Amino acid sequence: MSFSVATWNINSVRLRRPIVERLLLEQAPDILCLQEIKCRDEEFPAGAFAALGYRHQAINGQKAYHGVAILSRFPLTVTGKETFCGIDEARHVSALADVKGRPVHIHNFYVPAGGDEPDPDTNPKFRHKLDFVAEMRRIRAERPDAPNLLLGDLNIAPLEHDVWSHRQLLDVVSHTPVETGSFEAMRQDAGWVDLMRRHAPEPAKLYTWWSYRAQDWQASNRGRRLDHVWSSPGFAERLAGIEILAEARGWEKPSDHVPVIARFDF
DNA sequence: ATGACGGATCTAATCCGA
Repeated sequence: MSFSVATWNINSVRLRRPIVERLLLEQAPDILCLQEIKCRDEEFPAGAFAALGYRHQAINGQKAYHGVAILSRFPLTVTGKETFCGIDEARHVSALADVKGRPVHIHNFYVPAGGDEPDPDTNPKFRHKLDFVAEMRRIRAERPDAPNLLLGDLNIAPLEHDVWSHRQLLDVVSHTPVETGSFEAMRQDAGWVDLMRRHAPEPAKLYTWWSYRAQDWQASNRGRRLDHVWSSPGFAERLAGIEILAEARGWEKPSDHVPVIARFDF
């Protein structure tokens, strides 16, 4: 049996509902994790996605900022809407999916961006980001009842070949050594496997985000891998393929992030 | 190379993203 799951920072789900529908129609992932929906729960276009077969939805929204949601063809039981650093922002939702009788547990995350200045003593947003990542260590990969997945916009490009220029981005928030070191240590301590790199090891360049500010994102190709798909070690063995849908960066009224789609055989 | 962009909001100028 095959099963697919995708993640996409949509940068306003109401504005970009048409391209979410396009992804669902063209790629038909079984489950789609969205970040930055930027709306309250009751403003989420639930009916439009249900009409395409995604009747099961776990939404953790808030007004204007952040917000995450899981769309699923299979039944979902919400298992958590957790807060981190004692700050009440909608940056996490988790659910247990019933995939034809087989349970799969999913964490959907939107990690804080961290502001401009990579100094936790002068920039509270950067301090928040570092604290948030450290606290993610409590989300463990191993789970007694189901294979576990962690997906989302984690806002850190951890490896040298996750950015267009390692040297030029060492002082840029998302790729500073304090972030990348803490991020990889957290991932390994909690037991997660980086599925994108399992499928395409370095030195392959992998990007999931291209700035809106480039005149031609494709020509300059100054991307970063900010979006991630992690699994528990046992489930990593079931990975059949993983794709970065870079073409979506060129769709009408695009997000600055593109979808990542993982497929499993189990 | 921190921007030349693009969201949301008390629709006007401000905050935010990365």
